Amino acid sequence: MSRFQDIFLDIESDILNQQYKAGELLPSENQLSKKYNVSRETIRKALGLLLESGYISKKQGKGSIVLDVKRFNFPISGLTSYKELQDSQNISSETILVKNEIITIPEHIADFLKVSTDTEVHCIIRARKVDGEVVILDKDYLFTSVIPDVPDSEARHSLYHYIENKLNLIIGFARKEFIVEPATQEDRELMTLHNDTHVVVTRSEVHLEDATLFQYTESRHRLDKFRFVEFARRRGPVNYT
Amino acid sequence: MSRFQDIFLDIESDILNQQYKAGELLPSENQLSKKYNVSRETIRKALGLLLESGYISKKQGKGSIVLDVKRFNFPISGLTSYKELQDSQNISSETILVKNEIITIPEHIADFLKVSTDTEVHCIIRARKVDGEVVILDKDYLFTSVIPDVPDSEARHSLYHYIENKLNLIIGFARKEFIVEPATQEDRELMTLHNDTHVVVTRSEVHLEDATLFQYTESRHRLDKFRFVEFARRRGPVNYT
DNA sequence: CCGGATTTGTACGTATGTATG
DNA sequence: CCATACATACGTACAAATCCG
Repeated sequence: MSRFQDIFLDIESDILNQQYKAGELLPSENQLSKKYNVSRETIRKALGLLLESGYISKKQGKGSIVLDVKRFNFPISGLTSYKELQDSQNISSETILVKNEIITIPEHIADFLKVSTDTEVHCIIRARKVDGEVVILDKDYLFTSVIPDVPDSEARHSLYHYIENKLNLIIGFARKEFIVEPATQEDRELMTLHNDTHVVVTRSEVHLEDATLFQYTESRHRLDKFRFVEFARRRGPVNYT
Repeated sequence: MSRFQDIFLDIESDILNQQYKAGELLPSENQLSKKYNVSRETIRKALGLLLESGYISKKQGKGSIVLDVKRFNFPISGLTSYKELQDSQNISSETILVKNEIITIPEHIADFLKVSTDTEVHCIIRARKVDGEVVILDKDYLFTSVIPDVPDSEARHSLYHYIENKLNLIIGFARKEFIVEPATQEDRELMTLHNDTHVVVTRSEVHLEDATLFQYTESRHRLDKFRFVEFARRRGPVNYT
């Protein structure tokens, strides 16, 4: 682990332990560089991580203000798997493996991803049960060209864990979309939907670090169990085309 | 504007113009530093912005891969106002100013924000009409202690523009939450809801750079008109508490 | 209102480590 | 094993914003 990441973790825990309290300023970058015996640039990288993670806000000429973590830091943003979320929030739940087989990619997904219609994928469907009710349905399609094999045991555990720790592939980035759609027949069969007419659907295409596409995911949530929180920094008026 | 931001914009336009094509590698950091006559650190900062914005993916020992912008770069993420979104997507629409007056903060919001119940705020309600139907209802509450005055003309235009360009305040960060809720009586009165029973609600608390809270916003969307897209980078298994 | 001290922002140059091919 | 490319780290200098006397 690099020096600036260590320092990030150290200051993070100081903030969580209230050694540095919300509303106060952190020691200056020069003071911190003395404390940790590193150059100012290294401190600045650590502070950059704290900034991104929503722990501090910096202001030129003034200093780094510690934010109220309890208030802001519930980012369910970023590339987060269900398993990780569950672990981080101590939610007790159960995963039911509905399906795990190799198929040729469904046409509507091939179109969406702009890949050949005869691409081979693992089709993995998992139902997530909380308090006795199935509230999330995860449908994953993994390219066999990148991931040759997915054991049932791993599918029941965590796909990301399997990919990163067992296969040693590095996940790079994803494009993610959230919309609300009418519930399908499949939703009604596999989930506990009561009288809901709609579900929240998140679709993502996930890529490795070298930009190769390897996974398409559709996660279908019951309306009342869906919540998405993010911490956003302002970067000036939008330039996105 | 700083050097690395200039370079970011320059490379960005080269990517958009396909001078650098998707799937190819950018010139190395050393080559770029020669091209722009700056140090490698400056190039690295520019590449950092490209990375965050989803234009490239970097890999140690290999280089910086140009991503397919047309495919990934629709991030409606970050602190983006309706007006900015509309402009960036060339959506023709109309804003109806329903209300703009000073009130004491509603109790449920005071509780949510943990501020005193006698705080004074501007209450601004705007209905967003697209193709003749009101599909979004924006409810903004701005602290009078920070924003003394909000002219109707500015409310009809863009609040962020007013705050940043006219008042010269710097918006820092926000905590944002998305959930689906049953439609209220007010929703039904002000929006074109057909037979919808629910709406998507985004709530945010917006802060200035020095961390002072100055705005609470609730944006209520008709289900079929809501879509949220984000570009996410993997940062390793979640550490969020 | 001004000047000086402090603090963050930007930039440069150098050196070394690590991954890729 | 080597060349190349990105990652980390150090040190220096100056600019810009803030604060205070």
